[in-house]
Amino acid sequence: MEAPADVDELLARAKALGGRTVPEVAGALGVELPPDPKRAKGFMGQLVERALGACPRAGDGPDFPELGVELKTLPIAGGRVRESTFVCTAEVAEAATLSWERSRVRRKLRRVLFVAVERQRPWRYGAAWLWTPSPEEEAALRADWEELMGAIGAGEVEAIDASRGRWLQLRPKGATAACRVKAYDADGAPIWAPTKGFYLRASFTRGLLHAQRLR
Amino acid sequence: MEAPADVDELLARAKALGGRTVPEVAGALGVELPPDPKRAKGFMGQLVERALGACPRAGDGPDFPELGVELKTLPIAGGRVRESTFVCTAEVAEAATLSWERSRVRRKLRRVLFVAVERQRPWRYGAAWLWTPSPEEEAALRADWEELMGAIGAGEVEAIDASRGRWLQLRPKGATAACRVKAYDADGAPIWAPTKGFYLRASFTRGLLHAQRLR
DNA sequence: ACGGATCCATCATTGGATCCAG
DNA sequence: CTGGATCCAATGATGGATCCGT
Repeated sequence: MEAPADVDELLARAKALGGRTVPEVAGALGVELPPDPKRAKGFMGQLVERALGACPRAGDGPDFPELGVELKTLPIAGGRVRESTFVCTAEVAEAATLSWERSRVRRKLRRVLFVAVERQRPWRYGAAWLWTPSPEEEAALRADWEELMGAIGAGEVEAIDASRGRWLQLRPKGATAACRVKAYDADGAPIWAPTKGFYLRASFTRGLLHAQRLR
Repeated sequence: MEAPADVDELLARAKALGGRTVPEVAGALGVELPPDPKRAKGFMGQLVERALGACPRAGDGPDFPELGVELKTLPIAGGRVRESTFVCTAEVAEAATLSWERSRVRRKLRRVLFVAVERQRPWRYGAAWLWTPSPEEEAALRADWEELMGAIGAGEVEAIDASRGRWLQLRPKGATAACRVKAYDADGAPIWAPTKGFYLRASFTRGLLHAQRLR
C-alpha cells in the first residue's frame, strides 16, 4: 500500500475500514494473525499502519510524514474507550531544559488520526476521525506536560506516579519495571531513572469519541 | 566459563590456548563453526571472549571489567599481522569538545590482551600477551587522536581519509557506506556524517608483536 | 477502574572484525 | 597493500499498545 496523497485520501481510507473485521483486513494484506493475541499487544496498531499506507520507517517522525499525521488506535468495548493511549516515551534526561514547543508530546499530538477498534470478537474497525487539539485542549495538555516534566527536572522522577496530570499521565514504559534510562537529579548529577511514557487518559479520549459522534 | 580472578589467571588462560586449533576450541565450548567463515567476520573475537571468560555483556566497558583489560585478536599469516585492529567507533558528535583523557580510544587501549591467531588452516591460536602503552606510545596515539578528532570537530569529517594518522587511522564503520551519524559542522550546525571507527594500523601491531617475541 | 507491569517488532548503535578491488 | 566497504551478533531505545492485580 502506497502512502495516501493527501489528508482526504487518508481519512477516506480509514473510514472505509469501518465495519470490516480484523481477520478480514489482515487476510487481505497477507498478514498472519498472531498465535497468542494477548501477547501481541501492538498488533492492531501495526496492522492499521499497513492498511493505511503509513511510512514503514517512521522512527521518530509521524506515521505520515508528508501529511504531518500521527495514527492511533482506540480500543472500544460497550461503546466506551477501554484503555489509555500511549503517546511517546518521556525525554527524561532533558526534562530540565526542554520546552513544550519542542517536546515529543506536542509533535505527536499536533494532528492525530484516531481509528476505533471494537474489541468484541471478531474485532472490527469502527469510526475514524482526525483530531487537532483546540487551543483549550492544547493549553491543558501543556499544563500537564509542564507539571510532569518539571517534576522530573526537579529530580522527583522516582516519586511521580500515574495519578498526576489531568489528561496526560506518566507511566512506566519498557520491557520490565527494571528498565532504566540516564537522567539527572536536581543537582545535575547523573542518575538512572525508571523509563517513563506519556499516556492520554481514557477519560480524555472518551471525550474525543463523544464529540466525534455528535458531529 | 567464569571470569578470571586476576590478570595472571587471564594471561595463563590465554597462553594455554596457544597451539590449539579453532575448531577444537569451539568444539570444547559447544560452539558451532559458522557455515560461511568469510561472512562471520567477528567469530574469532567472540570465540576467544567465551574461551577466556570475558563479560558477555561488556557493552561500552572493557571485556574484563574487574581487571580493566580489553581483548583483541590479531590475525597472523606468514608470521606477520595481516589486518589493522578495530579499536572503537569515533564519537563524531562530540569531536569538538571531547578530551583524550575521556576518549573511548584511550579507555580501550589502557590495557589490552592481544591473542594472535594463525590464519592458515586449520586456524590456530598463537602468542598471547598483555600490552599497556608506554608513555611514548601513548603520546603518539594521543597526537593521532587529537589530529583526527580535531579535523572532525573542524567540520572536515567528509574529507578525512584513512591515510591520515601515524598509528591510528579513521575508516568507515557500519553495515554500509551509507551509514550516517549525527554530527556538527564547523559552525555548530547539525549534519549527518559518515560513521567512522578508529583502527590501529597493522604497522603498529606488527611492532608490538615483534617486541613481544624479543622478550 | 486504573496504576503499574509487561509484551512484541524494528531500527540504530556498538562491538567483534575481515573482505576485496585497484 | 591498504583504503574503503562490508558482514554478523547483541543490546538498547522507541513505537505499537494491552494485560492484570487490587
